[in-house]
Amino acid sequence: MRRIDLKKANAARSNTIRDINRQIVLNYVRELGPISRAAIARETALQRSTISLIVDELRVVGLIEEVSGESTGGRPPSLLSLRTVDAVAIGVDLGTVKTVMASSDLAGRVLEQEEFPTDPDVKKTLEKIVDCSQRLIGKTRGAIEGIGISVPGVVDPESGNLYVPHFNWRNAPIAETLTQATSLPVSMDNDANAAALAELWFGRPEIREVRDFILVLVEQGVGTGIVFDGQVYRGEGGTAGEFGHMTIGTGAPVECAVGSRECWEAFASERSAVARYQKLARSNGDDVSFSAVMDLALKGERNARAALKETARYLGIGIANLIQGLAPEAVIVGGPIARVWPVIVEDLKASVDSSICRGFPSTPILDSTLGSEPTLMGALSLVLASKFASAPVA
Amino acid sequence: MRRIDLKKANAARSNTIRDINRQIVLNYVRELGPISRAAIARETALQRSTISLIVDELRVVGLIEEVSGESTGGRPPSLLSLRTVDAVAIGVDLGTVKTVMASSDLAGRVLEQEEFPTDPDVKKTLEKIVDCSQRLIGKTRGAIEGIGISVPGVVDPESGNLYVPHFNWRNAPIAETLTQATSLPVSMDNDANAAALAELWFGRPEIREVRDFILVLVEQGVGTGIVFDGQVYRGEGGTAGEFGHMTIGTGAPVECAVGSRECWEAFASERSAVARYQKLARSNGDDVSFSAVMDLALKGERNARAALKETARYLGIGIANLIQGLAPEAVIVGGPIARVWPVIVEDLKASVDSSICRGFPSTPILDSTLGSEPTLMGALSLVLASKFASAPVA
DNA sequence: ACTACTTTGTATGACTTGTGTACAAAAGGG
DNA sequence: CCCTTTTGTACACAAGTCATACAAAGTAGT
Repeated sequence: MRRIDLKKANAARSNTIRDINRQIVLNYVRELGPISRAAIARETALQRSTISLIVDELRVVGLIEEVSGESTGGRPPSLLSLRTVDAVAIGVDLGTVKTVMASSDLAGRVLEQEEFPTDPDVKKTLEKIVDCSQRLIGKTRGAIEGIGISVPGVVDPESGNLYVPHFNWRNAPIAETLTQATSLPVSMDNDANAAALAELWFGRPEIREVRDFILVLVEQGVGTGIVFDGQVYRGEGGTAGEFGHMTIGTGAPVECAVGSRECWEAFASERSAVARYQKLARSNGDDVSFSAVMDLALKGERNARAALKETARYLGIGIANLIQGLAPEAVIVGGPIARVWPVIVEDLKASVDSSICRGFPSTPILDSTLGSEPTLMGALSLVLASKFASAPVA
Repeated sequence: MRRIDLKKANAARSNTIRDINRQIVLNYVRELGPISRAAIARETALQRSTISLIVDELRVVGLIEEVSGESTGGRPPSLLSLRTVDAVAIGVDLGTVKTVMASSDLAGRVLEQEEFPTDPDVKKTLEKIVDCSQRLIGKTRGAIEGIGISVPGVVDPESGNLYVPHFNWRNAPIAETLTQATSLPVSMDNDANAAALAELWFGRPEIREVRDFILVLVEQGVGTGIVFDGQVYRGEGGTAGEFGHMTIGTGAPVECAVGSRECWEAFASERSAVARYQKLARSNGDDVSFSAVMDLALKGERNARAALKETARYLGIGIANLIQGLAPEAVIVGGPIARVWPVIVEDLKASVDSSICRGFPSTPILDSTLGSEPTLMGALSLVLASKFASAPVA
């Protein structure tokens, strides 16, 4: 029951049919590969001859390759899989503390990785990114086809407008400069959206089946990436997912990025957990990093555990609101906090259950399936997903 | 960047191309008609000959018809428009107080309308619906092709499971019975979702351009219909849009359907407004209807106006949360309350502005474009939209 | 009234793509 | 060594759009 957007709709031509089927075949290879032509034909109900023609096209452009397979009683199949000998993408995970960059192959496997502290001066950080990009391009075999950047701020995908509250960067020409320096296409998005994209395309199989989910990214702030119908929802001006500014109470331990003590992120971000720990441990003087608090908690230190558990409780209140309103098939919690998942999971789930108004179907709440750095994978996904995404039709 | 759903994906055949283009042409006629074949060819960049072939198909199945047009300097065009001489759909707006039923043509124009009080006993209400359906089928010219039902509760579009909290109806076989009695396909959905569908397909032109919006339906409770990418989002089990149970404060004037005094709908529903009025007017004894409160307010009665304005303030708090999290292009407020829109609009907008955390783009907040009964139009839309919706591809 | 021009709608062969059938290739099993 | 099974390819046919030509039906100028 989707309404056709007449302004953007493209009528189907003879080659549209091949465009559609090429993407379908490519995705079968990506998700079920190594797989034979005959198996794809059975799954898609296309003829084997048709699959052969499409496979030839995909091999010519270097997206897939053949390996030999074992016979199952007849002629042995030649199995198809993604061609992963070359690097094709560079990802830039621009964080508030450090910036991580990596190159990856088509399947999203990281080949080379570097990192450096993020400089509050945009120009200096941008210089480092350009340098590192060129190093990565030189170091890796294969032609890089694009650069993806994940940033902790708001990005308008249409206009390219950018706002990073933590450094107060506004409309810095990051993408433009990088494009000029490398002559590669650059795409940039909010870190939570990018992480959601990564979970959608490269997450654990149990998540990849899910087409409607919410990723809650806990870092300096709290961001959400909303996936609806297998698509990241960006909203007007790319500002969707700012549920971090949802009011959920009063008297938070820290202020949110805008100075409120009522927002969800003022209750549930890394900064709030650190503040809780400092209050409990009375270590008000010295700066403690969130990473250090997690280390302490994993060693069993009581105050650190209590601070994390309390933070989890507030995470749960916000998650409950999202579950009630959006009924996702799953909620994923990502970011560094995923490292202490066993410490917080019980309190978090209990908080969600008690905050939900009535017997809503219980929604699975999982830790990120991409380790503690889903945003780097997100940056890479910005490039990789575009090669596999379905062509927009009608 | 949509991820292909391999389980549901259908590979494209030769006729897929025609299927796509047929829907595009039909929607041009629907939205821009009366329009000539040549004009559609210019818009779609398809050849005039191709459009002619498609138009022939659409005329044979009775979806469009020809009228003569004026020359603009050359051969006069034969204009195409939707065929609206026949009734094609029946809509059932099952409300907590009354049930309104109507038949409509392809363009959504109501032809015949009836209404009766809703009986708390499902069976009796169902009998009335069956009777009325048969009357409407007999009364109207043309073959009815389906029946749409809008209900104030949760409907799972997959399993058909139903729950109407106001009458405590659970899994009543409404759709099945009606299908058997009329041998017509029956589709049912939540009232807010149906109303959102109606705004999407049959709303004012300024809303029809919008592909991401939220409809807030204020009635006995508060429901939301969420439209993403020109599609109503239903969520897992059809339970999305229950933002009415979002916690926004404490000490609401009434309890929500589940007994909480913290939910949005306990602050912003019709019942809450009536309770506020009764408290202000100290008329605790007699039952006052929301309709009566609105009448008083329109006459200028002070307590009624104050009760509605206070309700609008809480409506605004919830709407602000939705705007921050989902960044819709517009928010539409629908339901009977649209009748007093001039009374409440200022307080509502002021409340939204003050609740929003920072300089988010200001989102238009509009009253329903479908009068005071958007849910009847929603029920009809359940049938009509399926005829115009784009065929799911890839 | 006649001609030139414009615009609309239709007819026809060429091109792309998937289908269905036939066939070759390459293994296992008795 | 022959039969069966499975895989991959080749070729005539059907469906659909494109490009072009052409017919139809007006307006505008002389």
